[in-house]
Amino acid sequence: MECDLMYAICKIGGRWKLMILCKLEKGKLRFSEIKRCIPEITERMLALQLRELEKDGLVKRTVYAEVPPRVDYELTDIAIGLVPVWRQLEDWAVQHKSLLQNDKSKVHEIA
Amino acid sequence: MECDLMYAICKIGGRWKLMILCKLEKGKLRFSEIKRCIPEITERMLALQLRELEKDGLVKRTVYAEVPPRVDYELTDIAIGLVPVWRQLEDWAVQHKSLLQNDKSKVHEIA
DNA sequence: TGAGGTACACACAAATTTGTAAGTAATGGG
DNA sequence: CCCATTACTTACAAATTTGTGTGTACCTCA
Repeated sequence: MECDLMYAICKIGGRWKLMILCKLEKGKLRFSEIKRCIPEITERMLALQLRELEKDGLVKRTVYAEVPPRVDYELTDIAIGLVPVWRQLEDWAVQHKSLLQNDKSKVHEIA
Repeated sequence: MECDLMYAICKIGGRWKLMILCKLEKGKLRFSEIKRCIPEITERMLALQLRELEKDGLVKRTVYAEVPPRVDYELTDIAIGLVPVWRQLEDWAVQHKSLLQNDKSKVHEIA
């Protein structure tokens, strides 16, 4: 079956999932901290995506019995295996952007 | 700006995009050939995703003046830069699957 | 007494993505 | 004359994803 790729895409294909995971790369973060790292995401989306990531074994959730509540999230071992993926994607994005830049300057020259 | 990752996700985050790209890794394919490689995709979706990939410079479309029409698609240089990404995702998927397998067998033992 | 902080859940609405079915253009073959 | 082939397009419907706004529990500190 060639579907390994599809399988992976299902796990991390959510709009925010890789983003969330990569914010956790440097260590545990609480809900509100992740939120602050990714201002465009709504609380609802963050909660939903975190729940899926947890279900799929990509993040570990820890609840502390405190008031006000405290919860933190961290990468699991298998999620750490994805670090090279977002690294490469970031590098690739930079390349792609600079390519567009060049195309634009060319157009500019000609026009 | 940390948004390189988001940028990349926008380009390849479509449900079928990476899948389509990876089918093109071995060389040009025509529309119907891609379709045959990915039976779950509808023609409409394939057409839409291909158009976006083309717009973003990830595939090159070539139309031949024949009847019935012939069109083929191939990876651009920048898209080739994504090869390691799907390679890693495939490997990762295999790991993730076998992890689930282990968890299941454990549950089975205990239960 | 009452406001404040945290990590959500919930109902509802809006937006985006996807599927379905049918149609098109052009030409070669029966 | 009609059908088959290919790579789509278009209109419409259904499904999925997201956003918005409000609510909640619980304790602490002023």
